[in-house]
Amino acid sequence: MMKPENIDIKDLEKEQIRLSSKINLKDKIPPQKVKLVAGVDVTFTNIWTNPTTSIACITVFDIDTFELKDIVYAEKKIDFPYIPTFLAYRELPVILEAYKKLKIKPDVFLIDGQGILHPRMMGIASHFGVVTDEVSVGVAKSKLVGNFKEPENKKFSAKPIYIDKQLRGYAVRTRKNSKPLFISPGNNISVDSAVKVAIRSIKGDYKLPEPIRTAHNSLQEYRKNLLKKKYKS
DNA sequence: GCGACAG
DNA sequence: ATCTTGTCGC
Repeated sequence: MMKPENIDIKDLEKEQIRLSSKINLKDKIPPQKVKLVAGVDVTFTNIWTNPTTSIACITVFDIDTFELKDIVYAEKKIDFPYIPTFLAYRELPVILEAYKKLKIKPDVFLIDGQGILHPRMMGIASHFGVVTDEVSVGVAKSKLVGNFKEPENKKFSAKPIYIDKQLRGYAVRTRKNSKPLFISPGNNISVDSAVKVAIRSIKGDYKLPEPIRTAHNSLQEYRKNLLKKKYKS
């Protein structure tokens, strides 16, 4: 997809660098005290067109009982294409709309994408965390930047990922025979705690943390019903 | 110049 | 990120 001429990448890079100075990599809450964990995911009615309609879902789980405590959705027309390292400019607007609808305040937000495992430390999880000042963690299904050694093929094997000699996150195999997840802090949390919280949010033998898994599944249903409704009218 | 590149 | 069925490895 061509990037429109009216998007000034240099300006967006400057904004990312400015926002990155606000990232806090210290724990705002001890990982053992975390109880309410949110999962954030986004989909689109049509990924091949611009503009398109973005849809966000945020779930909130009690991580001790894996009970769903809250679930909210939001829809928003978006006119920004997917450009690697600028994902937040496409997906954050609709996420913030869903965020406003939450009735309870989660301790941590797990977001589908990178945190500081990003060239300018501003993956979508960090961007969300800085803008809202919430505790956030990036949970990505594939790599954006950084090199890592392949974790052994057993549940919860992990390898550190360094960028510029700095520990930025971990490649974590959350399931045997599954590709690792790329976990990094978004904001207001340390690298180690980010991994601890994400792992503690995994139910049974699923690959993804339950809040994200449920948000993703719920979005599939929501989108299907939305397209059905649009087709009728 | 070439390849890599979250969702 | 969407669409889709069977199939393979625990």
